[in-house]
Amino acid sequence: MAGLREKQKADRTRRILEAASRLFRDRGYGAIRIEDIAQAAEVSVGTLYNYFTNKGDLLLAIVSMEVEEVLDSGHAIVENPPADIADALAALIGIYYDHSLIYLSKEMWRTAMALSIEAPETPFSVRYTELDSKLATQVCDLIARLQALGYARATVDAQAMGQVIFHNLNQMFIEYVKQDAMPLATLHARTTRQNRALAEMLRQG
Amino acid sequence: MAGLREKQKADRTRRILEAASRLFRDRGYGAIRIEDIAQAAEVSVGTLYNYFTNKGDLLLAIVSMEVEEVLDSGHAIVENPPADIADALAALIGIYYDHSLIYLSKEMWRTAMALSIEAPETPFSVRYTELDSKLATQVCDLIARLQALGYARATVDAQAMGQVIFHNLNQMFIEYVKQDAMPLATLHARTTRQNRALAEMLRQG
DNA sequence: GAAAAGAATTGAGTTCGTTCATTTTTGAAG
DNA sequence: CTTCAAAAATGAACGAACTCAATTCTTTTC
Repeated sequence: MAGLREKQKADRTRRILEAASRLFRDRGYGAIRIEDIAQAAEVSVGTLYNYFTNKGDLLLAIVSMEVEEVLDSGHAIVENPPADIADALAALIGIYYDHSLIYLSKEMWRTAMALSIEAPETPFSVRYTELDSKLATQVCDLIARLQALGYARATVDAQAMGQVIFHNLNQMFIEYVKQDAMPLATLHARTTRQNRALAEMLRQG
Repeated sequence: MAGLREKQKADRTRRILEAASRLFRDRGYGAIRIEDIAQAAEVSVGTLYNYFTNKGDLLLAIVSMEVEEVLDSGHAIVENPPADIADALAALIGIYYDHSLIYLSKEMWRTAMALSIEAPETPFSVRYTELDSKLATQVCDLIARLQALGYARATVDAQAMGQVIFHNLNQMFIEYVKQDAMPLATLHARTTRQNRALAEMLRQG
C-alpha cells in the first residue's frame, strides 16, 4: 500500500503545494511562473501538470484547504450559538472573515473566486464549489438551530433565509477583496448593518 | 469636432465590438483569438490594443452594454411596481434574468464576472462594477418605493435589505451561469422561493 | 535477479495574449 | 501646396501557460 511510488507521489504533492503557497503569498499569484514553482518544488514543469490540471487549479487546491479549516471552526458556533440572532450571525461570519487573510492574500482570493466561476469543471474548482455549498448549509443550520432554541420565528423558511444570508456575506467578501485598500473593519461594519436588518425581521415576536 | 480622425476612431471601435460580440457568441470567448477579432474588424492586432486594454476588457465592454439596457428596462418597474412585494421583486428580477442570455452566452457571463473580480481596475471592469452598483441601487429604490406606497413595513432598513436582495440574485445568477445544463426556469424557481421568504417578513402587518 | 510492462518524469516545442519600435496617416501652420 | 508634429496603425518579437514524444524509474513476473 505504502510503496515507494505512493510515498514519492505524496511527497511531490506536498512540495508543490508548499512551494506554490509560499510563492503566491510572498510575490503574488500573477508574478509567479509555473517554472518558479516547479523549481522550488524540485520537479519538472511536466510533472507539476501531472499533479494539477493548471495553474489556477493549483491555487484552488490551496484555497480549498483554507475553506475546510473555516468550515470546521464554524461548527462550534452552530452547535452552541449566542442567544441573539444578530450576535449569532456576527459570531459565525466573524469566523469566516477573520480567518480569510491569515494564509491567503486578497489577490489569491480574487483569483480563486474568479476561477471557480470561469472554470467550474476543474477538479479543485468542483471541490471549492462543494465547500462553498457546505458553508451555505452551515448558515442554514444556524438559522434552523436558532429556531429550535426559540430565538427565531419558526414560521420562516430557514433554508431560503440561510442561503440569502450566505450569498450576501459571500458577495460582501468579494467586494472586500476587490478593493485592496478596504480594511476588514469596513467589511464587518457593512455586513453587520445588513444582518441587523435581517435579524430584526427574524426575531421572535 | 467630427473630423476624419474622430469618425475613423468611432468606426473602428464599432467594428471591433461587433466582430468580437459575434465571434464570442458564435464560437466561444476561449476559442477566439485576438487575431481573429482583428481580422474580422479589419484592423491590426496592435490597433485593437489601442482601443481595448486586453481581451477581457473587450468582453466587459460588450457585457456592459447589455447591463445598461437591463438597467433601463428595470426603471419602469421601480416607478410603477406591482402591489405585492413578492410580485414586485419577481417583476424586477424577471427583467434582469430574462434579458441575460439574449445577446450573451453563459460562457461570456462567466468570463465577464470572473474578470470583474480578478482584474477590477481595468477600464471596463470599473464600468461594469459601476453598473452592478446601479442595479443594486435600483433594487434598494424598489424597496423604498414599496415602503412609500405602504406595501412594505416602513421600519426596515430599505438600503440594507435592497443590497441583501441584490447580492442574493447576483449570486444565484452566478450559480446559474456556472452550470451550462441549468435552465432559466430553475433559476427563477429557486430565487422566487428565497424572495418569498423575504417578502413575508417585509410585508406590512 | 533479469527482463518485460507499465507508470511517471522530463523539457523542448507550440500557442496565444500582449508589447513596442517603426511606419503611415491626419491635421495644423506657413 | 509643402512641411512638420502629433496621433495612430502595424506586425514581428517576446513571455508564459500548457502539451507530448522520448526517456527514466517502479513494480511485477518468472
